[in-house]
Amino acid sequence: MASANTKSHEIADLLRTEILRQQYRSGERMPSERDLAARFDASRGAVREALSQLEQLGLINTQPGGARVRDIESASIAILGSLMVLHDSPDPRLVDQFLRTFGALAATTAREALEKATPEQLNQMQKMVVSLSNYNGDSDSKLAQWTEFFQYLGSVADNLVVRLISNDLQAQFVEQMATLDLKSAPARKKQNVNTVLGMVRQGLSGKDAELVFSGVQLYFDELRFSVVEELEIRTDSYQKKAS
Amino acid sequence: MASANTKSHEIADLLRTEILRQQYRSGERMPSERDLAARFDASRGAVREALSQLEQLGLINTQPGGARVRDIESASIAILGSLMVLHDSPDPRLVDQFLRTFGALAATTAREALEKATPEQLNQMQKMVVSLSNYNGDSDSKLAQWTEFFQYLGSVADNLVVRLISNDLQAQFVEQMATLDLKSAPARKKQNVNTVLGMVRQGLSGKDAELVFSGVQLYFDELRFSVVEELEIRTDSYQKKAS
DNA sequence: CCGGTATATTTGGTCATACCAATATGGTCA
DNA sequence: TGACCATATTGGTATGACCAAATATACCGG
Repeated sequence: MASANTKSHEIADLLRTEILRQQYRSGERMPSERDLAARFDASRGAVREALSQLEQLGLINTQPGGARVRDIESASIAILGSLMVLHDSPDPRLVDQFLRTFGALAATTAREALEKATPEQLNQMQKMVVSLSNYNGDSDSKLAQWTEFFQYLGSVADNLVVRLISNDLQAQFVEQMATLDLKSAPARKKQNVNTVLGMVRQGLSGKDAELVFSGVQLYFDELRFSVVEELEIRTDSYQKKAS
Repeated sequence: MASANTKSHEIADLLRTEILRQQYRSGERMPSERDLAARFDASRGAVREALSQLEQLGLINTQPGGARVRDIESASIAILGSLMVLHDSPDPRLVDQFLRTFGALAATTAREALEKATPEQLNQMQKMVVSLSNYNGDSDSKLAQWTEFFQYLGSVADNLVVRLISNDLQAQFVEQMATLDLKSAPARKKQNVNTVLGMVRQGLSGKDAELVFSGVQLYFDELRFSVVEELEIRTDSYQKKAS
């Protein structure tokens, strides 16, 4: 999944996965660069480039005497994508946390966007929401449509901080969700989604920033409930298979 | 400011600053590794390690033929700290965006924390807020106290995503704010801060998550207004000096 | 037997040189 | 003018070497 056209990236990917899977205890020393080079049949230079990436991710500390694995809590947000794809089915708890967080960001972004939007941008936003309401295709392209909508909100809000965070969060999450092939939300949830869309639409036409804020917030709550529920069922069935 | 004990980190810091200051246009080719090695009087290996860090930050793309500078919009959130310290006085617009974003995160974190908190944790949170209300020391240690409070909220909420984001946002921002030596908020604002604190305190004692959510949100709004106002005054006076 | 010190070893940080494959460049030809 | 090809440049990797910092080990004295 991750980028791996060069050997150093390959090594970095492997080591990153191993660290995130906690195959090295926190604080423990990593194998020496020379050992790693031998293991991967690579030069020390390639290994060092890989390690320098891991250090940038906050996963390890390097100093003469040996590189040490850091606590995952002190890592960079850039590892979140990798955390999602660690196992076949992502950790429901992690997805829950992600959607809470991303929902909060999307909601404030929507509010900021509405405050700053020009009439033309407002019109565009309304068109996108209407399109979302009428759409009846597969859930994949619907997800893509939502993504497009939020990206547009981000560009209107013109908030660099939000966009930088989104870079690290959104791409890999959406990608991972797509591979899951989640059934579209059950019928009883569809009602809720339509309600939420109505709130957003109404907020847009009335330039009511708080209404849009709440609408987006609620949308993510709905999404979170259904996705996490589905994931928990899968995790359970996996556990059954294993036992 | 940034880490620079080794030569490769020094090079990375310099190049990162140059890129963020837009001394290379986006899409343009970076100098070749051999040229950079000559410029920094370093080996190509050291330069390559530096470049591999910049690539991890999303600042450049490397491929045979030449490394190219990427659009800052596609960078990682990890560059935010560096962006803050690019100039003597940080960009008010950036600080505004940061505080909007961090405020949203802190507010949801507070809500989540309140929902999950054990009675002991709730008690601890109340004690911290009371301490904040009574405190009358310098603004530096007050900022530290707030930071401590939000970190505690993060640990109670037990949301890894939020904590990872905070790692990349909070440390460098707080550090930068401390160097600014901002006067404590004007008297007319103090009233507002006390109101906000009252909301949070009341929300904590009544286990009213929404009240705490709004309180934290408002606190960051107040902080944002006063800090950005102060920063804009500074920026203006700088411009006057320059003219 | 234990604790501290001096020595030997390991390890990261850096450098120099070399080769290959992918890309970019410049010129040629249609 | 535009498509094509030879050449120079550039990143990716490997090997071998040296230094300084940190670690591990042996040694010694209590």
